[in-house]
Amino acid sequence: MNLRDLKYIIAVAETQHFGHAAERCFVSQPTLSGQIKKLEEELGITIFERTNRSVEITPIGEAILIHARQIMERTDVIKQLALAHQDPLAGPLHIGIIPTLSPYLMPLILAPLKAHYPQIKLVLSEELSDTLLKRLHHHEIDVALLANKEKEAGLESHPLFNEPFWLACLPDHPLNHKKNIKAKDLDSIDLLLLSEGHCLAQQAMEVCHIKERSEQGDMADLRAASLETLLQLVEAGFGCTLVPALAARIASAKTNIALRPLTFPNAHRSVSLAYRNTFPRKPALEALANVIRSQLPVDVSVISL
Amino acid sequence: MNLRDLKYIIAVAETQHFGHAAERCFVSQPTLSGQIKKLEEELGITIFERTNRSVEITPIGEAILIHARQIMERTDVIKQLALAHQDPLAGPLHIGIIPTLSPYLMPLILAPLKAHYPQIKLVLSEELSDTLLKRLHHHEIDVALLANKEKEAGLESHPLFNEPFWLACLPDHPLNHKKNIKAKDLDSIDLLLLSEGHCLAQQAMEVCHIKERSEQGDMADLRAASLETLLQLVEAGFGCTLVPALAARIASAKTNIALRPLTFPNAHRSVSLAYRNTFPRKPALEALANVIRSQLPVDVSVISL
DNA sequence: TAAAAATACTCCATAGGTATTTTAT
DNA sequence: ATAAAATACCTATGGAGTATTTTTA
Repeated sequence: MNLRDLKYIIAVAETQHFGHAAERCFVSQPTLSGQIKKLEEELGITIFERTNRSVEITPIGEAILIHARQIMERTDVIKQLALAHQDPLAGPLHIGIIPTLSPYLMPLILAPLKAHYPQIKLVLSEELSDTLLKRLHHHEIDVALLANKEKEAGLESHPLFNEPFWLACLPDHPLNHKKNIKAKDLDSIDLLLLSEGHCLAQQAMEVCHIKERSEQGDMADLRAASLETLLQLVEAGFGCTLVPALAARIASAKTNIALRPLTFPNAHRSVSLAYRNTFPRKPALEALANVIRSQLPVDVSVISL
Repeated sequence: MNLRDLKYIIAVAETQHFGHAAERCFVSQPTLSGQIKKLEEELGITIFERTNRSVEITPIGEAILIHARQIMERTDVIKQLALAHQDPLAGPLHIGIIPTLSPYLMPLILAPLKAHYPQIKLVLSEELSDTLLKRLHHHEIDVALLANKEKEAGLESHPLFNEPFWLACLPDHPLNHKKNIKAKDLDSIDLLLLSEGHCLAQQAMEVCHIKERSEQGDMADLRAASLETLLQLVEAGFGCTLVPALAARIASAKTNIALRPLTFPNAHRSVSLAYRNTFPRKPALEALANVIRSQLPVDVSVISL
């Protein structure tokens, strides 16, 4: 049996004429006759009772026809589904994004993305880098927005921009009065960190040349679960911290703490899109990347490829 | 697209492994890979996202898979239907039978038919010969039990038996006292007939050498709609009539009229099975014919082929 | 006699095979 | 290094064609 055969019997049933059915199927009459005969032999039944003046479907043929029609309808559904998904922007794009980026980047890009690609549907997840990478591998998300991630087996990544760090401290902190904050100034300051798992914690330690915070004892247990909490701790006088530029833009307006840009080399993290190298809808990622690049504020440097 | 292709994608989706899927489908891995690739190209989408360590179905692939499974289920249904109907006795046999035969023949054969072929289902129609022939041509019935029918275009017929006629008259009728009723004795008797359309009416006229009853006037309008009515008319003294043997057997026990067998040549009608020569379930007709022949009483002569 | 299905045959597209390569872990 | 999918290339089945025959109304 065969989809072609089913198309043939439907055509014969509807035209009651092998020649006309063959025409409708764009094949010759002997071809169609031969296939139907073969199908009847394969099934061991007679589907059409025919003379050279009449073609009539048998009761068992009628029963089969019902299913044949259903089958052909479903093949059409498959073709329609496929057609609708030939556009890589069709179907929801599952995006994972780290918590230190999501609340500050997503508001910038959602509206322009909608404007440029009205048909795109997003499903967002906000999770730690490791979780996002696992979910990428498990096909639970299609793309992850991560910071400072090395290339990983099975994944490709696409650099988006460098996001400078800003120092967040109390307004009366000595560093707030320095004209130019240098790399050395940050060595062994009282740095407050996000909790384990946030890549920003590791990145801040690296910029401040701190090796293993947990081994130092006392402060090791004071870790904030979010950037918002971290800034509250700074405001309460527990120490300083580093804040990525996109978050700093928002925080500067909402808090009473001083925020100073760090301009020396390596005082930034690089944000990239990561995705499985087998992911079939790369044009959708390209679209996403372009919108992100176009919406960045001036103090965040786009990485050109 | 192709039923084979759908089988392949179902196998890959279930095994998550091209090699195992190929094995399950009894083809080589390159064959299966090639077909799936072709299908993906034809549909313009990616069904499986694959590395050499993992195979994962895409969301659109998942959507297609649902329909593919439904399609494969329906092809199984078609095969099952066909298998169940490979027995020619499967499915109802639609039998048409003339009214002068039905009430007397059917009781003889129904039980034995059920005994020999328990699976057979019958659908009976009792109608005049012309109607039965039309319904045969229209595929509304599969076989007709008729009397004295010539071969007709598109139909085959299968002689079953010769059914002698009996003379039905009042007990005091002169012919009831004759030892041997001869052909000539029936010339111009007061013959009562069934209504127009009953083949028995024509047959009786022929046996009695009556050409065109309707031209004779007076008696022409007195026609009975059934054999039962006809016998009532005889009993009421309106005339004689000819009764076929199977009916005579029953009538002789139920009425007060004399019934005398006619033994001279041509004093019988021949009953046959008629069916479209394209009818595909001839073995079922053979079975029916055999049961009928085996159940006939001794005074009805089976026609051997 | 004419119309239609069946048959006979030839051809070629493609599903399928084996051997090998590529790729990613 | 290994496992698995992809590629290359060959083979052969079977679907499609044309020409013709058979059938039957």
